[in-house]
Amino acid sequence: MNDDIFAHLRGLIVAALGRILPDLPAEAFSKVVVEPPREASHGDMATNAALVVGKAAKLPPPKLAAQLAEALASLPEVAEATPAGPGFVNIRLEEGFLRAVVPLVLRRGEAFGEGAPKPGRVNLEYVSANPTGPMHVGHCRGAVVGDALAGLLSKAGFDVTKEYYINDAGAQVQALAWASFWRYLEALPRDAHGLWEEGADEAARKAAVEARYGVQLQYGGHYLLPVGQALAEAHGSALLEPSEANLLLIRRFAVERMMEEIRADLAALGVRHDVFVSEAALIEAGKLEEAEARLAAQNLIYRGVLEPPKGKTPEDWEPREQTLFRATDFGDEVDRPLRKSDGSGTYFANDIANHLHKLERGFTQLLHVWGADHGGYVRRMQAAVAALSSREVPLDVVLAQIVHVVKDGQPVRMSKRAGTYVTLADLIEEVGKDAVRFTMLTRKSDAQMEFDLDLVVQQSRDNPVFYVQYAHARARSVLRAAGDPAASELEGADLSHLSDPAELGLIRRMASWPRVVEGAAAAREPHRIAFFLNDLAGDFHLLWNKGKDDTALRFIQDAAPEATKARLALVSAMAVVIRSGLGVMGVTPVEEMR
RNA sequence: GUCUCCGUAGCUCAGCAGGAUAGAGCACCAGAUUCCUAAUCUGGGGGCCGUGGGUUCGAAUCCCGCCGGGGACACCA
Repeated sequence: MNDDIFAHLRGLIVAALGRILPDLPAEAFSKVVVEPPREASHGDMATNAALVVGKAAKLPPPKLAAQLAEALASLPEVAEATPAGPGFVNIRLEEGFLRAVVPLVLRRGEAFGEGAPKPGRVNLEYVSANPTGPMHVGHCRGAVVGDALAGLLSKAGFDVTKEYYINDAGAQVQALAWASFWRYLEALPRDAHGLWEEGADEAARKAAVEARYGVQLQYGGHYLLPVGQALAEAHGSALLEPSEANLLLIRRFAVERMMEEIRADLAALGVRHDVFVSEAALIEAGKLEEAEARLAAQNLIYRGVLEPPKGKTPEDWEPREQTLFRATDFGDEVDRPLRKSDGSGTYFANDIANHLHKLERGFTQLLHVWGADHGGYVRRMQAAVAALSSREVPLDVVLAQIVHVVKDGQPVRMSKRAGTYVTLADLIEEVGKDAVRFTMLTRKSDAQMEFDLDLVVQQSRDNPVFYVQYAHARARSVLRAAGDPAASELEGADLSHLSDPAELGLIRRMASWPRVVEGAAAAREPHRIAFFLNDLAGDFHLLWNKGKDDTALRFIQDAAPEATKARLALVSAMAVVIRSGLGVMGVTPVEEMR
């Protein structure tokens, strides 16, 4: 049997309907849904089968529902099936069938909930922070959402490659090179260049470099100081002349160091990508020209002048002839420039090369996690991928809204200048990787969220991180007290001892884990996992609390070894499902609190 | 002006590819509890699901208009 008892029942229902209506084609049943009814008193499951099939069968749904209910009632899995409302069938499962979820979970372990392998290969790109400095909290949500989404898709049976695109070409890394050059000069003895007076402060040194070389130093961060030091140690004064070759060397060196830092930040967050793709390497390999040629071959490129943007026109706007891509053929609002008026490639063109590179590696589904400020970029990228793949490979983008960090009820401003620049490393150090990851997933990713530094470390019901971890720790504490019985030993327990509504409720919740995985993966909404775990923890805490009042409901009953064994099986299975869910989220379960 | 996301309880948010009487936590009210199975528990009040239409057996959910809010809008990355 499949892990998912809802899918199992759906199969039985479709089969039963097929016997009642032998002439109906299979696709008539495609909209049949089996789900837990909102109202618990309606039973364990409900199906809309009679409603959605009624029209094709030319039968009034209530009548069909009655027939279906009768057929289902004779199944061994089903205790009771009753037609209801406009054509639903409510199903109450045999308790034995429901309870069988417990040994199933124990047998499958944390693999419980895994979906059947899905065809195709998914490429999921996320983070892709520019290699111009350490990661800050703004990058954090995308990193967590992307990583959890990757975990979720894998769990659901997809073959997922986690990719990081390094923006190591273009103006920003050139600015990084200049800033590194400045820090390099500072690391040398002053008389090596004589650009500033002895004792000149940082602003003066910066101004001297800007004046001497006619550049603007955009990156002033102190994180470049060690880069300058290392350059001075490795090359002495050999790089004093900022020639093209020297700047290239410095750029590569700085990018490498920044990527090391970013990888360290990601590792601290528990994020590991499978592949790092370099923009500069793609350009060197000629991917840009290749992509352009592909588009040109389809007559999708032309020289043209774009209209001024609607609304407020920029003051310096002037018509310019550029190389344009016919994005409008693929649903975009305007055609998009591939080359600037000076003939150099746009970022968009490079990104097309990036996507061509993905397609060439055989991915059949492309996914991105982007910040919401990139929302306007989605259409054109989808247009490009559609053009390059003959509309066969879909590109989907999950947008992550901004996170406001709050402490003591006050927003924590992100300002490099004011020195309140919150790096990802700072955040992780303050509250821990697991709290960061879990909390980032307690909101839908396209909704703005507040990250309350005080709340995430609070040990109370209000803090879902704590609440879920606490449930696991409690379960583990019970199992330890019982001598940590092996799963194989618990599988044989006589589960008929589990009859309290709270116990059965917990089993029902666990039973829904596979369909939560399936649904969340299909919707690309990893936050659903966090909500599920919160609910599961709630069910477990409820049972625990009943045991506080009524000692007969406690898990360990010295006088009743069989009942104890059954309950330990339940507790153990619950802990397995929590671990399974936390595993998807990349959060480490705790054995005990503190 | 165009595109896009959003509008659900006093607050913060869920609502699972259209389903039955719309949920949770906080806050509020009422009880219980000081027990290491610790870091509370049980119950209760509270909603024109922004608004007006449409689609259909059925809409918080899908479509259109309006109102209100966030974000993005030539050659930046």
